[in-house]
Amino acid sequence: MTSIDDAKLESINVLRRAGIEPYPYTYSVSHHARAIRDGFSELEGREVSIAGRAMQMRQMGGITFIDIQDRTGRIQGLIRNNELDQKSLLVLTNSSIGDTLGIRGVVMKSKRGEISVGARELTMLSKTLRTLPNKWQGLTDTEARYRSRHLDLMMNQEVLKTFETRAKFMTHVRNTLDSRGGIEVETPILQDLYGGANAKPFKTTYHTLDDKQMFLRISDELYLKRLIVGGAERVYEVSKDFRNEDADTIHNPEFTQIEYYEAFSDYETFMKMMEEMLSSFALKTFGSLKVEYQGETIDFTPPFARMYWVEELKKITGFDVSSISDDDAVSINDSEKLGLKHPDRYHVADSLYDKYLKSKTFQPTFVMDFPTFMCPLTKIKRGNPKLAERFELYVGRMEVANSYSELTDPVYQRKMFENQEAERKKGDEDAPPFDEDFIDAIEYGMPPTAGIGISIDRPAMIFTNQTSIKEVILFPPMKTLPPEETLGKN
RNA sequence: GGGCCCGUAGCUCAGUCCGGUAGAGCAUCUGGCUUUUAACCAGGUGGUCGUGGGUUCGAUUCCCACUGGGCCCGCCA
Repeated sequence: MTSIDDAKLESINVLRRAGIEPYPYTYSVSHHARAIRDGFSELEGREVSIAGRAMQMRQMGGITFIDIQDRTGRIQGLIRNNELDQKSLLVLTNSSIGDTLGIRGVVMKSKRGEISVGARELTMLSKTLRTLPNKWQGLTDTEARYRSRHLDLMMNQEVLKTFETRAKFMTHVRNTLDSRGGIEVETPILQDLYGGANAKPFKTTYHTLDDKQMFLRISDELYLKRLIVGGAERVYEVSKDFRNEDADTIHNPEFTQIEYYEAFSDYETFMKMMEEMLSSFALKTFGSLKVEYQGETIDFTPPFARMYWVEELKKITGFDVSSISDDDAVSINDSEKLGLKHPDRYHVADSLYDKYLKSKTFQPTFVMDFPTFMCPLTKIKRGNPKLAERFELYVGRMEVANSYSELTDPVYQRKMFENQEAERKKGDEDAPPFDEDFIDAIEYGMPPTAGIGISIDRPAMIFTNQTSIKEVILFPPMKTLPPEETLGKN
């Protein structure tokens, strides 16, 4: 039943009896695999030490070939028994695929031309007790990969690359904001009141404050704006947000976005910023402004398209969603067969966009200007009071950023919160509660400000050519397995 | 919430249609082999067939329920 191998346990005993610790403290690594491959001409004949996991072994009697994998790739160790000391020989006879080994030796080529490290010394760095997945199919079962990410990483090295690219994107966004003078801050994840978005929160309690009801944040917007009121001028936060909703290929209940607020700017500023940020990342990472995604090409060459979606929708459907009432919404829900549970104007407008326009946003597209009733935190559009100055940036038909000219009028803001509160009482569970503290803050006066939330997960999908958000989240949430089946763990 | 597909050895899979209590490769163990790279050759170990129930003389196989996963649709930013 157990997949722990008795023979491997016995190897540990054999090594310890000979005074060799199978779980030592350190090892001095001089080169990674890729460095030896890339620098072979200079390194040939020189002594190096490498360390990594033994992924394959080919034993031929007096000679053994071991493929050592470190985070840069694999390199072959070439081990001749008659060139090893006693300790190394004992390590060799007690090693198996999956062990972490250190090899000190000379850079050389084998007779077949494979760049190798000709071993002088072999060191056990960590004896595995488990059996690795087989060497040619590897680990492919999606569930097993997500539940055992350690195995996934060792068997599928491109997974590490995916997360490296994700990290590079995050760094790139940070660099962009730092270069604009943004201060990186941290605001509460555990909040008394949630807001800044429409979503169901996770509820929790804080024991030492009389079991106070608290919420995991759905957004950090209202906190960052308090900092703008305070005079910070430019602030951003890498924000893990939590929304108590179903997961699918582009939604995860916890997700990462970077929110940035910039005083004295409006949403036009951020359209330029996003064009520059995404195009420079594509260029830096792929050497091109054109990125392959799922067999199609996304062109990040600025300027990005602008879709004035309310107008577009009017052309297609005849409805001006910026002027409809909730009663209109009910009849549109029927005539357009939207099938909404709560067919108010907010959800109907949103749903019409999804139905008719979302498919046209494969190339980077700013979806411009939303009806005011969809934007409780946004200034009205200059020249059209039915609209708000807000854009959502779509790439690959996914929303990757959401930005607006922030509402700074405290009296109007209070009215918008009151409207939301009314929606809430009508049964819209996603409408956030009234936040008197926030109103109090902006009553002191908030400068003109542009705000933006930049998704990390979805751009990571695009830049790593993935179709599921779970592929860019190291440990996606999974249901708990019944006690008996723990996927290879018993 | 609806539809489709899937769960058999550590991993990747066959077997299920047409019921007779399981098979391959890799890994692992034993032996052989001093330039292999999916090394090779010979032999061995390893499975309450996702869980529970039903039908049956007999169920991995048929039926029902449950459970976990994937994809699509719906809902949700």
